[in-house]
Amino acid sequence: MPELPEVETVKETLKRELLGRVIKGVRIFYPNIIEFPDLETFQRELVDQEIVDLKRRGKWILFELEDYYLLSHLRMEGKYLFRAPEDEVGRHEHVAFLLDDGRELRYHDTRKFGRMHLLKKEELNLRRPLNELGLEPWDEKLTVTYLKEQFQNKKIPIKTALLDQSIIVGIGNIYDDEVLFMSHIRPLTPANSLTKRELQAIIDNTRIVLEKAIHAGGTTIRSYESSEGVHGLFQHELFVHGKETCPICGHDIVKIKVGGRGTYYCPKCQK
DNA sequence: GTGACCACCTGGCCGC
DNA sequence: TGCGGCCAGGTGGTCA
Repeated sequence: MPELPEVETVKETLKRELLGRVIKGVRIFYPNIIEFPDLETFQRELVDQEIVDLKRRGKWILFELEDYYLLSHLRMEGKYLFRAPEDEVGRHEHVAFLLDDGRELRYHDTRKFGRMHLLKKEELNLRRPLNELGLEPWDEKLTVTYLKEQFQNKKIPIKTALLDQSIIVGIGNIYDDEVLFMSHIRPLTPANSLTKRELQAIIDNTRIVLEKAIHAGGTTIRSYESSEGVHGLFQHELFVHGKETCPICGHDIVKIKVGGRGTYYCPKCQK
């Protein structure tokens, strides 16, 4: 399940392969992946566009083209693979981009949850999905004051609030648990009841956890791997998510459901 | 405006 | 062995 560090890893891996490449054709095998615009426009407008850069915003990968941005969200299990055009199209390969070097970049997604948008460059920050995103974890505007304001009317559990991409982008279910563990905060604590000290801890630990995870190449829990099939190593450094015993105090880790998500915490370390 | 719930999907796992 | 049911979870839509 790609979160910000996994997306960053995929983006960097793809960047090494794709800079300067020109898209010569697009094949779509599962139309629902393409959210905007219509299929015909998507296929037509991508042809002869050079890939000039790859960026990331939250969990979105941005393929910067000459006239457009191709946005790709991997959701749960999306990944990119390079294949020869004549290779058989796999059951879970849903979109294929023919490149000018003869290879084909294929979007593979077992559960078909991933989505793509093709936006004109000037529209990028004016419409969904990017105009609805909150701050990047390293944005200097991410402060205690900002979180206080965002959370002031939110009685929802802090676990749920941190998953809200309109406040902070990039945190998913795994790193959410880790950030709250490091901050000694229970997941069910109402977001609007947190102290300034706790909010600062969340900001600091979000940055620490995500930076460490990026450095480790992301987390491999179930099916995530980068475009070259490289598995992340951060799962070896997780404190609570998917664990049975607290690595700090030895207490049993408790698993509950918060907002429908499997949530792990240590009842002794997180008060 | 807020929050709860559901749909989208398929593979893996478990119990029978 | 085979089958049915449940679970995993990021996001958008709907409804109260």
